[in-house]
Amino acid sequence: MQKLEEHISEVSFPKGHILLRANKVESSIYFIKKGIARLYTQTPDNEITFLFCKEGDTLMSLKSYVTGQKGYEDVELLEDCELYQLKAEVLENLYQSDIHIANWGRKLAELELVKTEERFIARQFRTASERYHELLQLHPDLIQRVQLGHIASYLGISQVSLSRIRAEIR
Amino acid sequence: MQKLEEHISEVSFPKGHILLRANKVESSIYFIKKGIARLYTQTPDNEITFLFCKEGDTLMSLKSYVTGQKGYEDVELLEDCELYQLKAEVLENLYQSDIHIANWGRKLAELELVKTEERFIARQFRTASERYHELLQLHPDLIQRVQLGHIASYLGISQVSLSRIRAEIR
DNA sequence: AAATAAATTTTACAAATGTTAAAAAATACT
DNA sequence: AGTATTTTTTAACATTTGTAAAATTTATTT
Repeated sequence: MQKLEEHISEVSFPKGHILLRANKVESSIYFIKKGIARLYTQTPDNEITFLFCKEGDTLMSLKSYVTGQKGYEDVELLEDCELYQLKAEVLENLYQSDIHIANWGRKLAELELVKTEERFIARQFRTASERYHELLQLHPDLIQRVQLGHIASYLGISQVSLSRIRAEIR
Repeated sequence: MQKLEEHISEVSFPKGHILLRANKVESSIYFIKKGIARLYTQTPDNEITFLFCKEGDTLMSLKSYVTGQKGYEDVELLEDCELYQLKAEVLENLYQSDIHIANWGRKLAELELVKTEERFIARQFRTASERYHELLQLHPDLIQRVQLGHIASYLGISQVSLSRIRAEIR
């Protein structure tokens, strides 16, 4: 960890800033100290928000980081953000020279993988309503901090559907 | 690779064999030499197939492998299978002692992660029909080798819906 | 080959979700 | 405070997908 910290710098960006761009090879990964961001892909007729990252999360263009190819997502900061920045190139060198860091990076990827697979499965056998209520349980702050259009996209439903779901209870 | 091979053994199981069990800590990971398997989770009213693994793929209970906790999936072999087996415990030791293997394991997880995320996003902005035709393009053999009930589950739709989609073209 | 079982398709209807447009509410700006 | 802008909700209708049951096809067994 100490060895990693030597190569990490701290950066800040205002709300609305586009941190990462689709179709670009991104050269850094970030750890969020403060703030929240959304990752989304552009499609012909709209945009799909597929992930939110907040305090404690790792933020990167996954495909870019893993394959060195162009990523498919834009990243927009939804609040003023304070981030820890680590250059991908530096990290790659550390992986090759330090076995502890290599295993840290492995664990990082593995844990993300479990999270993503679990979310994928949940999508397959929960109704939209169940997914909304689960999100409400696990990340109640998200619904406060992020506008509902993005939440709806994240849940894979239209904003109208989300409104209906929210109206059910009251 | 050579160092890995020393610890790998070859095993065979017949069609229908349940290779991995949900709610069990699984002690091995497998690489498929020949055959095909489906990973699925049991739910109160049915089962959800969320992944197929075939020749060249890595097969494991992901959560078990990563966290050492109970997994959530059963794995059924859909054909007679020949597998390479590697004990998780042995692998873990190799990770700690050999930086090349640690980075190989990291790459393994990272590439799976990109695949899973891309599939997750595709699920979010493609219609069921598009997903079926994409599967047909990318893995035409799957539709031949796996019964359609499982394919439907994998695509996240009912078997009736899948039948409708297949009927459209003809 | 006939009988049985399993898998797939079809049908009819119900429920969920999407689309478009408008209204209402909340937020930001001057 | 008042106006403009953005976000959220509501309404009406169209489309998609699901469920259950029957019909058909395919595979398996005797």
